[in-house]
Amino acid sequence: MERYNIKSVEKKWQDIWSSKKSDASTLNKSKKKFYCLEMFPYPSGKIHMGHVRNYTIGDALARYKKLQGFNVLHPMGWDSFGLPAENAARENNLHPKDWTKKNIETMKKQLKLLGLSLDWDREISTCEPEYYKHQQEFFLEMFEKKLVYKKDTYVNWDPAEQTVLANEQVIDGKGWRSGVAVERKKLSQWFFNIKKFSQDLLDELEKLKNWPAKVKLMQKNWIGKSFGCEINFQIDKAKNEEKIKVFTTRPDTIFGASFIALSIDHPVSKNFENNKDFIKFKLECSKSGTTEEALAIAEKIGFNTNLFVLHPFKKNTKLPVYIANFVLMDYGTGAIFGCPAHDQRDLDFANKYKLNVLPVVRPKDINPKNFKINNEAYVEDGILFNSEFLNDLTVSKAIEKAIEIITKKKFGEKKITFRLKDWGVSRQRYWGCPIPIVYNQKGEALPINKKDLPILLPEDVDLNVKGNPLEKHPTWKFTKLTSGEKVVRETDTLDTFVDSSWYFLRFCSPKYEKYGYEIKDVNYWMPVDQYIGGVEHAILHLLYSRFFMKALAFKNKNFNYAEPFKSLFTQGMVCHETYKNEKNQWLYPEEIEKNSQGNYVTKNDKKKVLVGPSESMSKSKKNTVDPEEMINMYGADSIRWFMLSDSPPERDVQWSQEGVSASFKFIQKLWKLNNEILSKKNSATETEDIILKKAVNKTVYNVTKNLDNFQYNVVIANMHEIYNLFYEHVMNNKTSNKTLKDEWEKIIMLLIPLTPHLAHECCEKISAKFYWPKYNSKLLKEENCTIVIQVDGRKRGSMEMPINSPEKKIIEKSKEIDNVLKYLENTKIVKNIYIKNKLINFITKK
RNA sequence: GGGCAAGUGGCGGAAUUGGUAUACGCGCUAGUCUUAGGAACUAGUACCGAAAGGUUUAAGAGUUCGAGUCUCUUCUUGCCCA
Repeated sequence: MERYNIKSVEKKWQDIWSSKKSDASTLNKSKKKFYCLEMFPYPSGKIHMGHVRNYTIGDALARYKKLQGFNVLHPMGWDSFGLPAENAARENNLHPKDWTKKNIETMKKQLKLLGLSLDWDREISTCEPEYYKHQQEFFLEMFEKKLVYKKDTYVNWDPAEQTVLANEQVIDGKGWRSGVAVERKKLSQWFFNIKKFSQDLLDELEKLKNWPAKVKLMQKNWIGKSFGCEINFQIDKAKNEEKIKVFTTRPDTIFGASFIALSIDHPVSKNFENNKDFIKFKLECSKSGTTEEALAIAEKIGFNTNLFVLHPFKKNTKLPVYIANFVLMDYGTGAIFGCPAHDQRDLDFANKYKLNVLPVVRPKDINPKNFKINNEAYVEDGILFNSEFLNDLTVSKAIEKAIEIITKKKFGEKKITFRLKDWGVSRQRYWGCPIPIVYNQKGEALPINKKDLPILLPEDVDLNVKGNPLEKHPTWKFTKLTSGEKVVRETDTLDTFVDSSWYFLRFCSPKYEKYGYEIKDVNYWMPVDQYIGGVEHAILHLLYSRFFMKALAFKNKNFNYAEPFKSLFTQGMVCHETYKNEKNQWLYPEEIEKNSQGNYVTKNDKKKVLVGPSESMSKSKKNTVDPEEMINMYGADSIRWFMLSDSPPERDVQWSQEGVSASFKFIQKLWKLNNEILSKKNSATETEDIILKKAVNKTVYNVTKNLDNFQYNVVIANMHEIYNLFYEHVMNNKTSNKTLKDEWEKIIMLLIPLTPHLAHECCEKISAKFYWPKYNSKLLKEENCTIVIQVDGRKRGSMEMPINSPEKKIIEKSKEIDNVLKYLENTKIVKNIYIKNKLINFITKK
């Protein structure tokens, strides 16, 4: 028998697909489109199993939709700007551009080995000027539309490296490379005004029916809409009725207020710029990180301004004003009133500075006299007291009432705020998209003329300098306007999240030179019908992409797309067991083997191996498996099959050698059975063969349904089952050969999305055209069904009955079963419950 | 600390959405054949029991004729936010 030679067959088909460009898609209005997109990779070196899983799921879907007659767009590209290229460049003395290019070549080759149905004619790479020049144009348009602006903000500053660090580069408050304590430093940075669209971004979440609820919830929390109230506090003894505007979500606790806390950046704090103590205080604050979490953990400290404000309701009460490290300027008004009894941070602060703690909310069933606050703030719901007109109200009622009175007395007003902050896009890095801005002598930011785009990155750059390489470049930043005026270029580059916020649009018109997209292409292909990627991008990337669409549509009649991704699917991670040797060092899976007793030992010296829990694959734990090696050993189809078989796609999957090996064996079995069936001669007479026909029909139904629901692991089970049936029929000659061949052809078609190489090879042998089999709903109906017989809700027997048998007959027949009779003896049947074609339940009484 | 998931054999998991729990695969056990192999094939495999039969979906309660599925409490794990 002809052996299935994976290597040659897979290579053969990959070459055919590549030379025929069988996956290239063109705009065709007569066909229904389907835009299938997987999150494009960062070219870090080689593909990893996470990519394999992501792209296998996407490819199965793309091929399935193609078979169903859709005009499928299934592109791939590279998210190729980013910090690792600079790090690698320093380590290997290789230019980021060359390093990136080399990685793209390797990874592209690897992706091709997987047999993915990608339209490589549409390949894009975000680090190419052909891509980023359009991004620079978008930036200028957003500048015109006032969706981008500059402001001072804090960054994580590594004093040793003289550079800004991303939050993830700060480990335990120290720079990841230098190990030196990170400082908070103020820098002027570019921001996208994403906050402007907070409400839209929130509202439109509702419309995204095919997004995981989990992702929508995470975005909702991130946007963080909160209802509250602004209250103006009059400063005591101020010359011109100066007020401090405070935001709170708990106006009900106003009578418990004992101090006011301002952000360091609050306008009022400007008055203390020359105060020695304040400077010292500021320095102290700069030592902690900039994240909300870092601020939450940091000790609450304050600077006493010796100012007081008047309590709006308590006539003779004055509240001290502090500048505190736990109040953020970006949230609300940059000022709060502290109510220590009902907020933990306020309580910590009050205890430290010996401020008054007056509880105003008490638990329902507790006597106010017995209710005391010590070291724990009371934040639960309850009943108001010590609060004049709010007394005896619940918290939510008191909030309403407080806002009502505050508004009426003109002390303030109802206010909605969002947690979402504007998107800081400045990065003090070399390997990113240059920001198309110059500064004149006065320091004013001027947009570049569109016709002067792209602003190219200089190639001769020294990455070993401390600080921003673009800024340190000897000549690049110095340029002239057409008027001859000397100006200096912006040396910050754009956050790489910007690059990935519109790449899905570029895929529609990848070669269009005049603009980032061509509207006729976008009109046809957008939105993305199915987006597939890791849940780790659930917030930022997806939110930024959604924002970008809104920013492009803002003041733009031609572009009216609200949401980029119609459906979203987030796949789980690929996990693997972890191994350590006796010295507690991590070991790669290929460094170990099983000994004769079935225990893991090291390959070199046969020492004991400690097997750890299965965790998401990572280089640091050495629990990785190289996809290319696996493809070499088992073939792409086996890897694809395994990736889909073991776990539901949204859950983590555990990589196992046995599992892949089983997939490999099954593919060989399919091939053998295929040959077995093809070699059979058609017999003269034909029988009904209804069993096989029905089973195949059911399989077509199930596979279609399960593919639609992303239950790929169940699809694999369906295929196993139908294989087992075919095998039995072939071995026992149960079915006429013609039926066998006709039905088998459908199974091959079902295999195309799963194991494309094998399926194409089988198709070629029977010279069948590709199609997606249709199921016959009449054939789905069974003639017989199994009726379960219960007595008092417990199963006591079952029997085969013709479908839709009358209840009377079922009762009669079921009473003929011994085990049922046994339980019916000496009892009276009170009633029976009959579920048609399913079960009969006798309820008895002794 | 808050929110959201999830918990089913030795393992990954399935269950027409309230109606036969454990499909399919891995692993394991026994056997057949063999160039004695980490191949292929056959049979078995939730648990207890010799069997008849009984028990079982993290634990406990509830609703129901009937609960893996719905409700409540507790425990455990994972993710996100603080």
